[in-house]
Amino acid sequence: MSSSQRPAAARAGRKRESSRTRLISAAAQLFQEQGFAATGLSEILDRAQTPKGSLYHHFPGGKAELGVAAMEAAGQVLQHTLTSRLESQGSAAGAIAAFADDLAGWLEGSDFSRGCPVATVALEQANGAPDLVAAIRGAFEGVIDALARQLVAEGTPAERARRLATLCLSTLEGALILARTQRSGAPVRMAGEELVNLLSA
Amino acid sequence: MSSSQRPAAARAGRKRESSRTRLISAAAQLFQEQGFAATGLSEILDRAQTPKGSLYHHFPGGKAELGVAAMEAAGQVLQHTLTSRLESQGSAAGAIAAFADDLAGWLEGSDFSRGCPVATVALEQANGAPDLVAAIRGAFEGVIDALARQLVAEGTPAERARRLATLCLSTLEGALILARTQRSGAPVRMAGEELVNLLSA
DNA sequence: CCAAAAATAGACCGACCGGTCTATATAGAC
DNA sequence: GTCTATATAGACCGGTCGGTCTATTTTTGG
Repeated sequence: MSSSQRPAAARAGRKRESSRTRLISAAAQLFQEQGFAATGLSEILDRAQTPKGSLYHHFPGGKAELGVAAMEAAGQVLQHTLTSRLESQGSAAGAIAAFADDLAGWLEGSDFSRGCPVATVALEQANGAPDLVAAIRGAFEGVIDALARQLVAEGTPAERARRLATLCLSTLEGALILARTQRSGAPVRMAGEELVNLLSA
Repeated sequence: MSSSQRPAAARAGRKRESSRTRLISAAAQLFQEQGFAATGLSEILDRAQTPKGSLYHHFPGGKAELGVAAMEAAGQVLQHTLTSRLESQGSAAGAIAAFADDLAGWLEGSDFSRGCPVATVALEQANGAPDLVAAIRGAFEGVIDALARQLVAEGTPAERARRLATLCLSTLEGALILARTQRSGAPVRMAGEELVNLLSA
């Protein structure tokens, strides 16, 4: 997969941020803001300050392969953010509250350009390339798993934990849609509060 | 806006379905499935069985104007579906249960191609043309209003009713994202069940 | 230091994009 | 029937799309 493409410099673990990394984060940002189809290669290349040759060197599969890498990276950001909140807060309810605040903050700090880094592509490419869909599914799955694991640790039965975790992610994702169209963080913060009530009960 | 474009035949209220109507519903379907940017005019024209000249006759503003009309139409479908469920069920909780089943049914019946008719465009065009965003915001607002009104009628304080209605829509929208990527109606049905619990409490 | 590999650089390509324009057909008013 | 909207029809346009290809520069292992 994409990991087999990683160049020697990255494997060695030092040197400055490679053009490969810049491409992934530029693509991830643009896909998050406006989706996969609406983002042209030239736009990605401009933002990453990279010529076309480098893109096709690192990603022979072109835009499709870059899309997969971007969704994997976005999923890891999401999962890492939630995991660190779980650790710092110690409870699922607390982590959800903090996570919702994180999301609302990202949104407001980007002038409502950046909601979920995965959701836009998830919807428009739901019938698209299977490996892209798989990367997106994996991103969501990682978040659900992390949250469900904490719930189980708090004594919730496994099946109920998965249901609750899925519900939490659903609610936050949907709130992010409304928040972007309303240009207000309120739906996300409110969703966080209601989920805390639910998890505390 | 778009209503000023309506041709004489439609105003008179008879004759068969006009090409204008076919264009709107073809566009709405395609935008729902794959988004605005990913859908070419040629695709819309093919599905509507209409030549390009007709499109630019009915929608001088081109794809952008058609997009607004499609989102308005999609919003009305959504609002009408919920309203009729509110009437038939008599309670907000019952209507949400039925509405969630409707959404899950649409999804499964279309091989997971059709989730929310508005959400895909909402995300990818959140920073796009203001009138398109306004149409989308109006669509969501109509759903929230209808649900909140019922909650108020059941005795919920107005402010709390809006919060709950927004939460319901958020949860269902998010569940539709997960459902499409997982190719399963389960997240939507589960979200409906949990929302019923919440509203009944 | 040098050969080989990796990465950068961008000109170039055919396909398709949304949009314009002119010509023709169809319908309603009188 | 004729005149005039209205609507249909599609050839055509410049621009941009994703992708390929060759040449050059940079890095690296010996």
